[in-house]
Amino acid sequence: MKKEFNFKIEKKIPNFLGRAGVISTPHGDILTPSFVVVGTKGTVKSVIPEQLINNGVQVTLANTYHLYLQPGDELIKEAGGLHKFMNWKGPLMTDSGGFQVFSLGVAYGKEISKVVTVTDPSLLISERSSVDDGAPRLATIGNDGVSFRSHIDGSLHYITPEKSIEIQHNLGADIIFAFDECTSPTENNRYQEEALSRTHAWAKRSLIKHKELENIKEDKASQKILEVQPLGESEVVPLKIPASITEESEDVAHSQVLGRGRTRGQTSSPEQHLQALPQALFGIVQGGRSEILRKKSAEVIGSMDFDGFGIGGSFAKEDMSTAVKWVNEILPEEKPRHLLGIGEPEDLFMGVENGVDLFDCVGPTRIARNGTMFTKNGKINILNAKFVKDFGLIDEGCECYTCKSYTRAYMSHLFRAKEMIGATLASIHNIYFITKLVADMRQSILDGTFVEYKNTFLQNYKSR
RNA sequence: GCGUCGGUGGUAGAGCGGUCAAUUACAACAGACUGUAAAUCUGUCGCCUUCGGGCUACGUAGGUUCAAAUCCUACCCGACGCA
Repeated sequence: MKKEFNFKIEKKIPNFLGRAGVISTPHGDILTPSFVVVGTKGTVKSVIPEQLINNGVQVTLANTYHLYLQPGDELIKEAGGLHKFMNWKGPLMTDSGGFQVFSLGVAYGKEISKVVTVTDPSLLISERSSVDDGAPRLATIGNDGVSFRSHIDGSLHYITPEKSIEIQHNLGADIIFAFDECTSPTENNRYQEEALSRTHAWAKRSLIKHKELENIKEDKASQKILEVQPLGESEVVPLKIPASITEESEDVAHSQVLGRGRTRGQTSSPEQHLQALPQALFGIVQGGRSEILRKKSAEVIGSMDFDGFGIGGSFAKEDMSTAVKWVNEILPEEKPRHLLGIGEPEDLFMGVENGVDLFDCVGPTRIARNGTMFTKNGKINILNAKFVKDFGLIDEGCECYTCKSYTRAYMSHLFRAKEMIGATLASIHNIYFITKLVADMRQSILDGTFVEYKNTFLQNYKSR
């Protein structure tokens, strides 16, 4: 059933968990490690798909919670699926809404985020032991699912693991995630344990629902084969994964994927399109800061029949590398791992070194919109006074469209004048920068020079 | 020339006797941002400071008052109206 999805390891980093590989999906290959650009509401803010492709983006990630609220997953299904709706032809992922359990729940209105910056993790105080501390929030967790109050209009919604998977099937991304509970590192151990068993139960339920929906698709697809085969030349096109996501290959891929039993050249209805596409489901490991819980989670989730794994949670900066290592030593090597929501250059090196294949992060695009751009020597805030008359290059040697075409002074002007193209140009640069950074890590693994590459890069790059 | 209204910090514009170094917005300066509640948010924004406070400020010059950005007088400038 999952011929269309597979992961192949090409080379490993000697003495480390890191590896370079290829993930194949119905919409093309992802050369890993790879950076996944985030397009929460079915668009990477301020950037169009062609600009993504031209700047090295292989795969994007949208969000279940947001699209369910607006415009609605049923509508997207009716439109022919999210790929078609948002005009993204390459591999596509959707997050399950699990992170919103956290960001609209415990973290709502607080200074807790994906990464908590503390100098000493032992200083993290366990503030609370139960779900209800009386603070205002838009998400409330129950054992069966989560009540959300829409951040858009305040309406109440209830999302269960089954509901999340159902929505994600309607959206039709190539890789989808199990519904989980992301916890704050400030939670005490008792709560982490409770949340983890919930996440594990939800993982199982997500998987069951996913299989059920996949089977329905299979049945419908085989019915189509029976209906169609006697008619044409019975030329059933074997499915091949397109190597790239260019226009021409996309057409071929399209008809091949739809092909499952139909002859080439036949046009498909959006409905048929969706039914034909299998999806890969990733389970998510949690466990907070506890080594015992992290390892337990990796064992439990790792033993389930997922196609790959996400590593989730809100981290204290210093905890991140150990947590990733604990988990990846246990997760099955032959399946891909995605470190959820992480994207600072230093963290990407850490992740790759410790066996992470995919990363997604809003950072590069968000900071771009707020005037911060990556350079080989660290980030710069283009709004700083010193750039007003700086006619130099944004990032010397960068081959992105923005850097090849515009000066720092021009970018400074666009941001000061609040011209919207400023956000686009800065996003293009940051996306190119971060995507290329991970692509270069991949190449260095293949070349056997990962450690040197890492040291050289980080020597020049000081985040602060 | 007469009359009316008005002149406040980089700008606009509150304040109309003490709680005013002066609301607010913008600009300016800096910071933050890691599975997007985000083209967002935070801080600073007269000068000096041992951070207690000190000094100079609301067109200019006088005056009234214990106390004036706030009241009075003259002058300068601006807008509008009448000549």
